[in-house]
Amino acid sequence: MLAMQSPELRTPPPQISSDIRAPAGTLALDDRLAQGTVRRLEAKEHVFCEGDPRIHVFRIEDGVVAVYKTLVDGRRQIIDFAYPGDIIGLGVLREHVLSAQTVCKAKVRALSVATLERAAETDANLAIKLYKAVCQELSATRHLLVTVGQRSAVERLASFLLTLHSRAGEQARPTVNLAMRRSDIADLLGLTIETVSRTITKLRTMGVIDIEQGGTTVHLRDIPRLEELASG
Amino acid sequence: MLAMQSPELRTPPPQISSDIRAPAGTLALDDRLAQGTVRRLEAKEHVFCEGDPRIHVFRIEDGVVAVYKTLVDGRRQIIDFAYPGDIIGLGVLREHVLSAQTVCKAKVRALSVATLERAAETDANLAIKLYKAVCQELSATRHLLVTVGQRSAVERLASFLLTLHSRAGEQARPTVNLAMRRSDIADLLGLTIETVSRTITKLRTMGVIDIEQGGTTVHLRDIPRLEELASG
DNA sequence: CGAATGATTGACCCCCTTCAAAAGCGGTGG
DNA sequence: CCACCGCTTTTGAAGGGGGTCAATCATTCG
Repeated sequence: MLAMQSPELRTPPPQISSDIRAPAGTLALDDRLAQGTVRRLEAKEHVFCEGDPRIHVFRIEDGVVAVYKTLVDGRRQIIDFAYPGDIIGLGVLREHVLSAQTVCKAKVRALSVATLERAAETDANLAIKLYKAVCQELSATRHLLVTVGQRSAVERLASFLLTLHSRAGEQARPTVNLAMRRSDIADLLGLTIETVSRTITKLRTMGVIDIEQGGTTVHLRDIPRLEELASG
Repeated sequence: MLAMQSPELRTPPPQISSDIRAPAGTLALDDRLAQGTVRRLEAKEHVFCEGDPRIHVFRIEDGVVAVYKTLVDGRRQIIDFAYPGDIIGLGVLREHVLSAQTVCKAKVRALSVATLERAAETDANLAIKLYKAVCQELSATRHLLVTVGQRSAVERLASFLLTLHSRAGEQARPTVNLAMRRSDIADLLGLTIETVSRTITKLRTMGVIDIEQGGTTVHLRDIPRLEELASG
């Protein structure tokens, strides 16, 4: 226990709340979001923080954003990594209950919550898109919960790499780009950086993955084996 | 690792999918659900199983239902305990991705998914109720994820007891009824039955809780202390 | 009462954490 | 170009929290 990594870089307070992911094909939502303005963010900048008024939701246009919750003593649980196309900040409360911070340089598009909510009140189609988006997010969160609650370190890493592979585009090539630091992976999986590092090394030794240049690019050499290791 | 408790009692296949919780005040939803038929279930009966066609959603009328996911090797992660008023089985897929099993005798009301979806297509108000219900569920799942990913056994149990106290009615009296077995608590919190048992004993020894008759009724003797122990 | 199921308690062990140090990896400037 | 600095990752050694195995106790039900 105690993964404790610093949130750092408390940047100007952008907005919007809880969060959700948009599945492919949410045209109505996409249309609405196309109207928002785009913000360019440096690595480790905050998109929004817990407690901020929820004024916008954001669609990731480029880069990766970590959505997380911190405990009073600094321990941090990353809830999700949001990739291009994903939407963060959805919810029902007036304030954000989570924080969101870029993992690397990123672009996000902001859409007014007030506008979105007003539109959804009369547009059942839009409301359903929102509903499905949250269902998607819920499904992903449950998957992570199962991983963190039941799996060993090797299983967690295997599961994480496979999830990243299917989420972050590039399904064609068996390659995954680890834009995030080890500390981010650790805080997602409920492990420590040391255990993450050791476990990645172990997977490399076992021959299921290969690491490239500074450990940011991972080649999945044996995906079936990786799926076995993830155990379900 | 390896909590592994048997799902048991594979009962006649009722229906409906993913799942969600209804916040107080979802009148449209409540109205619709009032039309469904009520099923009476014994303890440990299944409401639905992973893979079942998603034909109904269920509102808990009485009792407690465990919503869970099992891994191939039998390990089990309980995602949520559903209490009266909660709705389970919401989702976007045609099949259930989770299983739901009663923890004790229970009554659930079934509502047709087809009917609900058709109604939501034209009724923006209903669609929004669904949206808010899933947001609520998402929020609860995230809270559990933080608990399982970051907290120690004592912190998990303290958090669990407090959550139960605020969820399962009875906020007036500092009393919690543990309708579920130790194995259910263990599979919710990512611990083993032995650790759950030992930790409850420890909390009792510390004087923060009291146990009654067969360990099913828990008195929260020092709630502020319990909140400290839950650490956030 | 005896069988079955669940809860508690004990003893031991292992996986992961903790603490610590070394090694990479960029960037910057002399 | 390379030395130096900050940050991250890797690796090592030691310890602990919770898991595993197993026995005892409690409760329920036939």
